[in-house]
Amino acid sequence: MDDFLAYLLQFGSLNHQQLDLIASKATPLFLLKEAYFLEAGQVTRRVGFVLEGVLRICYYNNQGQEITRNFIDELHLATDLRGLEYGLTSAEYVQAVTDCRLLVFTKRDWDELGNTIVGWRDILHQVTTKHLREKLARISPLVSQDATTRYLEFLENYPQLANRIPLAHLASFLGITPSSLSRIRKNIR
Amino acid sequence: MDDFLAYLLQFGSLNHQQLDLIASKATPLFLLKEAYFLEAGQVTRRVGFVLEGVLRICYYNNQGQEITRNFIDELHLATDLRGLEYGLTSAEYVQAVTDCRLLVFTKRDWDELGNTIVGWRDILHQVTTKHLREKLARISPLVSQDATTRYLEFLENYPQLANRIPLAHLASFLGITPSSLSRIRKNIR
DNA sequence: AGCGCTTTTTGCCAAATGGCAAGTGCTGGC
DNA sequence: GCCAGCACTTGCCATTTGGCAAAAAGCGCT
Repeated sequence: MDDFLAYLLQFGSLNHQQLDLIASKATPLFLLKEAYFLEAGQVTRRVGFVLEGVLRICYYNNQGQEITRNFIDELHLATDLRGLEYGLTSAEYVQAVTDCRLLVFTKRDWDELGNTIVGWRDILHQVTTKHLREKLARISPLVSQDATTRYLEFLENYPQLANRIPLAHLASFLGITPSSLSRIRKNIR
Repeated sequence: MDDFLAYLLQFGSLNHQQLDLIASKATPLFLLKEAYFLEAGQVTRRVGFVLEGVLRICYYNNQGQEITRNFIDELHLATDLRGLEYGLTSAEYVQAVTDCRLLVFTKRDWDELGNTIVGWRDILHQVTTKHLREKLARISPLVSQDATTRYLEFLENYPQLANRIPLAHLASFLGITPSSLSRIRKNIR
């Protein structure tokens, strides 16, 4: 829990009472590897915060292939912020890549905090912004470079992630086939 | 000017007086093709809103190649929101691809509106979020697909943009060489 | 219209990547 | 310990894309 409160405090100050209130709304959730946290076609009704483990965001493209669009690891939010805000159904799944420990808030509680805690909306906005910027920063470098460079850059920026993700998912995220990634790894040593 | 006010009104309501105040802060700016609106290494001190024309966001990668990371067209913001907010220098240029007409606000005025207009901060939040989501939506599909698909998808989503952008910039954005894009175009007809 | 410049197209070949299938290695259940 | 299942590697070949350079087309200027 402290991890989450520390996460929030980077965006604004909250007093003891407020922190307690926030903490009282959180429910721990344990996800087994492969379990889904969010499913496509549904409207998100909760927000997860990853305490431990890795999840991935994925979808099926028009050829029916499963594409991994992004990863979520410790101290990051697992949710569909757009769906949460506008009540839209999601086109993406969020699935546990490893066993995961999360803190979960219902949409109702999450929103309700906005009516109780001064500055909560502002914090949420910063959370959203940071979340989007991180996504963008992870995806942007994947364009305009060859596969080896993409892989190396990922390794450099997310070293703690690379070895926890099955090769197939990582390859999909990088936009290459598993065979290609395997060959790239071989050539690097 | 009305275009910009309409843009703002989609995010929240503003009365006549507030709209007048906002309008009074805007300065028109005409940019010739190729002119820079923002330069890398500097801290942004202004926010532009594109009334007419197309700009591109670009940078130089570690091999000295110029990469186009994104495009900005009518009714979108031209600025470095992160630099604006945190006073960071930008690594990216913003350059006019065609002649452009912009509305420009100084950072000072832009921020000052927050002290005068109730709800301005909230509107800015929404603007920022929308801006980031649009960037993400434009870049995400560029991964995990072959060059032809990437081009077709861009054509479909931004038909009004494709024919106003020099081939070389578009190719760079799509992560392929100009020759390849030229060949792709040929094969499509 | 004619010239010089830039942009786009094309050809040629090399390199990178994909598709498929077989092989290898690891892991967990019995 | 053995087997089944899965993940990863590798080989082979087809396809895509890149690099380079020349040709063609477009564009502004005189």
